[in-house]
Amino acid sequence: MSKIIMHIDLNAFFATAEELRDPSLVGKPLIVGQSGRRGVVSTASYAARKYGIHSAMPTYQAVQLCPNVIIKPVDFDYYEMLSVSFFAYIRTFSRIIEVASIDECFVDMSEALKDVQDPRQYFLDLQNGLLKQIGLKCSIGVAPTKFLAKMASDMKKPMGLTFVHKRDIPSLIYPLPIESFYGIGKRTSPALKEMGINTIGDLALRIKKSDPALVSMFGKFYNEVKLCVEGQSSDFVDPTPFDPKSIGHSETFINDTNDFEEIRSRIEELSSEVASGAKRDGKMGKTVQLVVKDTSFHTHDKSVSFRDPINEKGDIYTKALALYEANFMGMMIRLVGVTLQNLIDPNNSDIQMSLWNYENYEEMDKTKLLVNNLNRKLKKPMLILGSEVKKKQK
DNA sequence: TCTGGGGTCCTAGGACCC
DNA sequence: TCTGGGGTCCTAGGACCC
Repeated sequence: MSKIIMHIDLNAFFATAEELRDPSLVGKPLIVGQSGRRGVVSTASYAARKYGIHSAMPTYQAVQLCPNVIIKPVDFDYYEMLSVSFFAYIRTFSRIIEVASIDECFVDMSEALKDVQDPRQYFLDLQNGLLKQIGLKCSIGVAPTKFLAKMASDMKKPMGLTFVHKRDIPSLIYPLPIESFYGIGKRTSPALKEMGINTIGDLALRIKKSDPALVSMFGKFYNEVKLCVEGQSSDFVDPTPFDPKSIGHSETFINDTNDFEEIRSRIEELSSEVASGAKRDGKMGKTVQLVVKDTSFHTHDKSVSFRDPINEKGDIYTKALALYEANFMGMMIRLVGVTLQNLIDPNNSDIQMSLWNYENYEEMDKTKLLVNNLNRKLKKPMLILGSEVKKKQK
C-alpha cells in the first residue's frame, strides 16, 4: 500500500509576508532583497515577475527591468515567525511533518486521508484555510514519494494542487527539463546535455540501459536518481527536529578590499554573530572555518579544529583572525565569512521546552504570536514538533 | 554597477592508529 | 629490500538548494 505524501511550498513567501504587514503593497511589483550596489533579489512578487524579475537576480537589474519596483530588506526573523504559524497550521492535518526549509515541508497524509471521500476537495480546503487563517498562498503536490510530491508542487503556481500517481510518471515527469531534477544544477545539467540527456525521460532511458558513464558521473547519487525516475524513491517523512550542523555568517564588502583593518573588524563582527547564534541554539563547536571569496568569485576556506569546544565571541574571533592572517593577508577579496562547525550540545538535555507548545493551533492567539517576540527561532518549535511526533508514533 | 547569505552533503588525499 | 588493509579524523574544494 503506497503512502500519500504531500509537499507544500509557500508561493513568493518573503514577498507575500511583506504584503501581509503592509497591504498597500499587494499587487505591486515588489522584491525582497538587499538594495545595495551588490544586492540580489531574494524573492520577487508575482507582479514583479511579470517584468522578468526573479530570485538571485542582481537588484540593479531588477530596477532596470522595472524602475518603480518596491524594494524591501530581508527580515528573516519576521518570516520565521510566520513560518512557525504555517507549520503549526499544517500540523493540524498531520503531525508527521518534515520541514525542508523555511517555506516548505513534506507531510505524510496517509493516515489523515483514510476516510476522506474527496481528496481533491480536502486539499483545496487545506489550501484555502491557510490563505484565510494566515494569509499565505501555497502550492501543493500529492504523490506516493517525496520526490514526486516535490515535482508535483512545482508544476502549478500560485495556489496549485497537483496529484502525481506512479502511472503518471511518463506523461508528467519525463517531459520535464533535466535541470528541474532536484540535485541536478547548473554544473551537472550541461554535462548531461552534452551526453544528449535533455529531459528527465532521457535520463530514465539511459538509466534503464545502465549507462556506465552515468554511474561514474553520479557516484553515490546514481542509485537515488534511479529510484526517483522509477517512482520507487523514499516515502519516509522524517520528523526529526532540526539540528544545525554548522552556524555561520558571511558578508560581502561594498567594494573589494585587502585593507587589514576593514577585514579584521568585519571578522570580529561576524564572530560575534556566530557566537550569539551558537548560544541561542545551545551549541558549541570544535572547528572554526574562515571563508573568503576572491575577486574572480572563487571561494577559499581554511579551518582549524581543536579539542575543547567553544562558543565565545573572543575565542571564535581569535581562531578566525589567525586563519585569515596565515592564509589571505593582502589578497583582494569581496566577501569574508566565519563558521562554527563540528557542533555539539554542551548539556544536551537543556533545551527549549518553554515557549512552544502547539497542541492546539486553534487555541493559539495569532496576534500574541506576532507580538510576543516568538520570532526568535524556527528551529526551536521544530524541536518540539519533532519530539511530540516521535512520541505519537511509539 | 555582475553575481547575497544561510546552509547540507560528497569527494578525495593525507595523517594516524591497529 | 619496493612496500597490507581497515577505519577514522582532518582539511580543502565544490555542487547544490532555498
